[in-house]
Amino acid sequence: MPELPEVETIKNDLSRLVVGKKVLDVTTDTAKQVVPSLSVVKKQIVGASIKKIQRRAKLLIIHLSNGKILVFHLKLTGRILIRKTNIPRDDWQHITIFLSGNKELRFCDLRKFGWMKLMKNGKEFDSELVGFGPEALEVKLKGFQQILSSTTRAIKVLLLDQKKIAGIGNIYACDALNLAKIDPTRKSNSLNPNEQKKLLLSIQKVLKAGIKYRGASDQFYLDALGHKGAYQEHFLVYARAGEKCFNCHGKVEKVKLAGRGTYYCSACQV
DNA sequence: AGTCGCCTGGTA
DNA sequence: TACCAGGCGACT
Repeated sequence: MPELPEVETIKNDLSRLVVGKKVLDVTTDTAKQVVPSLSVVKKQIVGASIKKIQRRAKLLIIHLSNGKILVFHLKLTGRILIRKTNIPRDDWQHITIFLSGNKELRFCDLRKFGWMKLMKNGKEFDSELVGFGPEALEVKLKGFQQILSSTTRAIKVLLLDQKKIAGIGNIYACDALNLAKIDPTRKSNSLNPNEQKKLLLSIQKVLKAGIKYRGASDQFYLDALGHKGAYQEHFLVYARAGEKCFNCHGKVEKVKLAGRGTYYCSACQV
């Protein structure tokens, strides 16, 4: 569920809420979501304090004072909530990290696809991140053009490939392609320089809008305090099948592309 | 490139 | 009842 803007919002929230807090205990009721295991994680992080929060791609990363690093992937339905200990359990709460100051970091996940991994040291951490492409908000035009011309895959499929470019998910891929007026099924290497540039600008524009509105909560996403984001009120095409395209007078259509729901306007996206 | 699996829920 | 869901890795 959470893509770059949602994880970025949580990262910013956590930086405010839990940096400096000490880890007191860790529990889970879904052992498989904790890697390598609850007992190892507990042994390695209890007593350490939270030093810094980071995001890379769609990963949320917590650096601890003893050099250990916790990496979270929220997949489709993960949430990270910071609650006072006296607040009743949250829905689908599966991992709890008890913190000093009577706070808890709660990892909640309806579909249980998400995970939390402990990295013993910087080396292990680096190897976890090595496969990702450049950050979508940081990649330069030249690098982006190289990524595009490296393949004949459909452009939308490429944008979702974290190994090529990191942070974009289905919502922002659909909206960016609409803003750039590019057909999602176009071959990546068929874009001309003008289209390449327009696409990169559009990607960065919709991601920044996502961050500005604190993420898209049309389905499941909540920020670290349990509040909804508002980007769903600003979707360009995502989840708007049958409605009017904002670029032109066309109608937003929904098709399947590489198994994923894809929203676009066939009138102006060419 | 396409399909399946991991899981659970909401909606047609 | 069937299908859909913002991710992603393994498999063919």
